[in-house]
Amino acid sequence: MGGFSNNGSPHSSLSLFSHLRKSTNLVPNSSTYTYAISAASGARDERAGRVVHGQALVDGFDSELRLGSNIVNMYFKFSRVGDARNVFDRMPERDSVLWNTMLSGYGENEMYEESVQVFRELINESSTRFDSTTLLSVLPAVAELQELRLGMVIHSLAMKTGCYSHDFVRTGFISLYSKCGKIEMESARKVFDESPHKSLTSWNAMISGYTQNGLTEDAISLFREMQKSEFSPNPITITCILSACAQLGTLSLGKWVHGLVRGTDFESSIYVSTALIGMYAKCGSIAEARRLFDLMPKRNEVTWNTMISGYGLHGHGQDALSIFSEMLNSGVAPTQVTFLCVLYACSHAGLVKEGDDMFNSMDHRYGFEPSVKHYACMVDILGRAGHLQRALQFIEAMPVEADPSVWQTLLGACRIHKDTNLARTVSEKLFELDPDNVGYHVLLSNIHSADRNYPQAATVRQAAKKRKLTKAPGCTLIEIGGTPHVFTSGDKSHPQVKAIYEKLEELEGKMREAGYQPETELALHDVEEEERELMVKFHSERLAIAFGLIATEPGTEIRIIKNLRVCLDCHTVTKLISEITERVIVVRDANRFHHFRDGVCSCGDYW
DNA sequence: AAATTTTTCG
Repeated sequence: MGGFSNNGSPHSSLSLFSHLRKSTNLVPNSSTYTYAISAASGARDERAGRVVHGQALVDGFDSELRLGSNIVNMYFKFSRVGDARNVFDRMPERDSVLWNTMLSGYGENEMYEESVQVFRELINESSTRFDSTTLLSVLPAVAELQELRLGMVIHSLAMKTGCYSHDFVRTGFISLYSKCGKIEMESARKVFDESPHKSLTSWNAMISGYTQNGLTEDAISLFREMQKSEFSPNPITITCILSACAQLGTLSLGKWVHGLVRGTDFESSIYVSTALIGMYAKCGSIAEARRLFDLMPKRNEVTWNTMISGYGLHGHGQDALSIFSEMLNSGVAPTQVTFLCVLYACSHAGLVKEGDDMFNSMDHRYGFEPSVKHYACMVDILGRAGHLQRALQFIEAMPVEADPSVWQTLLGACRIHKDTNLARTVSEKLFELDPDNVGYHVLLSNIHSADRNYPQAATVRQAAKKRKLTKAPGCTLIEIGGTPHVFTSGDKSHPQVKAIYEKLEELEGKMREAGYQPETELALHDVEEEERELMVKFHSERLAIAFGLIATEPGTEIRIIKNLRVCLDCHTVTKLISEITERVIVVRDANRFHHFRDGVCSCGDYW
């Protein structure tokens, strides 16, 4: 019978099964049914699966444990969770395999609450003993729900039983703690360090955990440690590391990783080459990204999406649109994410008409119902272009409920176009929807200040302080000869601090001669007022640019990365500096790239 | 069985 599911197509094994059942001299047993169920699962033939299930019922095999687990598993594969649950509920006895099938089945169908609930039933109400697979099966659900307390209970259960000796269980805990946020990375690392027999997967889980939580330096140093160990990176390790490089924006590091895989089999991994394209795009080399893209023998939808969003990131809206039409001709079907990438590119290039057409055609021509993310993109397109009232009407007419991200987008547009009145309405809305967000507190307080309603401003600010809400400080990175230098606002810690500030004074003199007046954005910046005064002249990007001017030969391109969005005044100043010093300055901020040359920015002052 | 590439706003 074993040959049924291996021999020929699953469909033929199913008809063979029917034939066998009808013949009188051969009686199918529960194994026969188990194989037939696996065959139906493998063939994704739900109808056939139901037929076999029905026949098993008639023949009285439905209470067999192994068969039961297979039937439950099959229904989960078809996303028929109700049927799976019914079969499970009707089983007269249950073993760990059956329970584990329920746990992972719910998990695979993204029903994490149900998965955790079944685990609780198993522990509290059942006499079945759990095993290491049980713990591993429930951990992804616990991680997804960020149920840290339950995770810790499971951790102690694992230590009390023998389960903790399995490396894959430890790996599950590493990814659990990683998903619970940055501060749990210490626990993850502890699990990793204490593993007596590490595996490639535990290394990968640890590196990926660092990357997910933005701890890219940590990720890279662990990767270097791994290179000294007995383990060699696989394509998964490489994609994790490339995503760290992309986050950091350090081209030299990304090129180094590219060098490691050049000429190896990894290059043929679609994951690796797509990650390389993303890395080059995010590190500023859009041309190199395109070169790799053109070299790829095979591309999937993610590859296309990466290239489209790369163009978007650089403000190359027309390139994004033309590669999108190439995608349509390539035979790779666009996905919902593709439309997000295209809309994103339209908004960063000011292509209102094109974006509007795209939004409509995705619905009417491609049959994708727009999600709240697509609506947010559309609000961004309208808002950035200055159509604030249209954007507001668009939000009000949305068939899905507007979440904070949609209002946040409109708020960004209010800031660009200095619409204080609308900003006030929107901030109140945001404050109401998400009272734990620092940004909204500071913003609302600044808006009250602008209205000269100081008592109200103070109240909002105090509320934020009381809740210990703090905001990430702005910082900028510049690489000189492969060495990274990081600056914060008003930073005095750099060894060449004196020369840097002198350079800034010198530049400011020249800029004023050219008619420059500092622009301070009232109220619409979510920065504390005192901080704003302190920082305005010495924002981290200016320090980094000044250092770049000192530390490199005349004419060298200056490339910097900032963790926040570049402010209006710094944008103006950078344009002027590019003109005065005759340098190309490339700035990657939290949102996109700006290429400054001869006093003009590639974003067309549109960001 | 665990670990990969794309995704608005901030």
